Amino acid sequence: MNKDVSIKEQILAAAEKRVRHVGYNAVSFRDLATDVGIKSSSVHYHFPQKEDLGEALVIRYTEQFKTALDMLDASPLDLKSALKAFVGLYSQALVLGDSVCLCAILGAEANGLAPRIREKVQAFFDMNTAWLKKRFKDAPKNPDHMTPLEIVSALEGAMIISSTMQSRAAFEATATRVLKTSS
Amino acid sequence: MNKDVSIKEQILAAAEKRVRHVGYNAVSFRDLATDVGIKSSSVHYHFPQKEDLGEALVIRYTEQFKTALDMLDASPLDLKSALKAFVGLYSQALVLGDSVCLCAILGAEANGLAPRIREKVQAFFDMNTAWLKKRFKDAPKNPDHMTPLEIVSALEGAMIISSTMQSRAAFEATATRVLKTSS
DNA sequence: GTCTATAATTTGATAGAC
DNA sequence: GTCTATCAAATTATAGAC
Repeated sequence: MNKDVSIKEQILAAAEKRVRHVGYNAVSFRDLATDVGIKSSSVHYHFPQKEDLGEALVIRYTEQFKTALDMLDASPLDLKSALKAFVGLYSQALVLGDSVCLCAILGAEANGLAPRIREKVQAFFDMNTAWLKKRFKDAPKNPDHMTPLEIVSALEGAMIISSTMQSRAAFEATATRVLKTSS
Repeated sequence: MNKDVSIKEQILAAAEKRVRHVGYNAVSFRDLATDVGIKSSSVHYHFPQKEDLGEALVIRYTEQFKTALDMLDASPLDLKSALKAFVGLYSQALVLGDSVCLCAILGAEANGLAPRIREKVQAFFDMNTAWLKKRFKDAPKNPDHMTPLEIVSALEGAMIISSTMQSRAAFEATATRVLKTSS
């Protein structure tokens, strides 16, 4: 039952936790080595450069998120329920004083990131908007409704404000607003 | 006419530019010293610790923003025009490939910042929501309208998404949405 | 106020033994 | 794959001359 986890996976998990807490530039290989219980040179064995780790991190995060979205598509949910579940994924990603969405913090740092990392962050946002677009396809058009890009944008912003203010108020208000899109 | 600018002010200007581009943790005293044309030890004369610089940076940014909002209050603008001008301030702060709002990027890094810096970032958001609240005071209540916190939150998020995607689409859509709050 | 010089630490990264 | 050992560079920060 308890599938043992590779060191590489442990490094990625530790890195995700730290980056979502303090950002990409505030995390070092030694931090991660300590977390996993190895030496920093061993981290370099798995990820030669920091860029390699950063890129792998976003790819993994996006894949995990995609898996969650695929699961939603597998159940016969109506638009409102699907949207509620979508917002729920973001809600889970926000833990006050601890973490925000990986791509919210990397998006903020985007101008200073290596192009290949930045591209993967863009791909995360593209995937999210594409999923929403597909979900809205058969829904009645309403010009007062938020677009997919607006929804993703609003949720990411709400996460950052809530994290900074140490209050979920901004996130909850935004979540409620997003759900109104389906009625 | 051309009031000469103190070295301290030049350091702050250089720091703001760099932090808004790549984030707080990616900026060093040597970067700023080079920008201004002095040595890093001279930067330390003006700001003993990096925290001192970070804090001063947010305070200055907030004051400048407050001055802009005070100017809006000085003119007899109706709600729609005032809101348009408010969104315009954010729009100016977003320069694709170059910069986002200082507090958007610091908000994302908030969990890793010194408490006194984080508090100042909170104060920036508080000031913005307070200004909107005051402006909405005499407007007809409408439960479908975005609240001040939602507006600030949505604009900051839109800035981050637009910066990452290198397209103003998210910001423009959000700006339009916010302006609908006044009609 | 700015400089030179330097300290103390951290960081990303590599070589080579096991 | 992991370790020890080490490196070169960068980073925050200080002491003291001018």
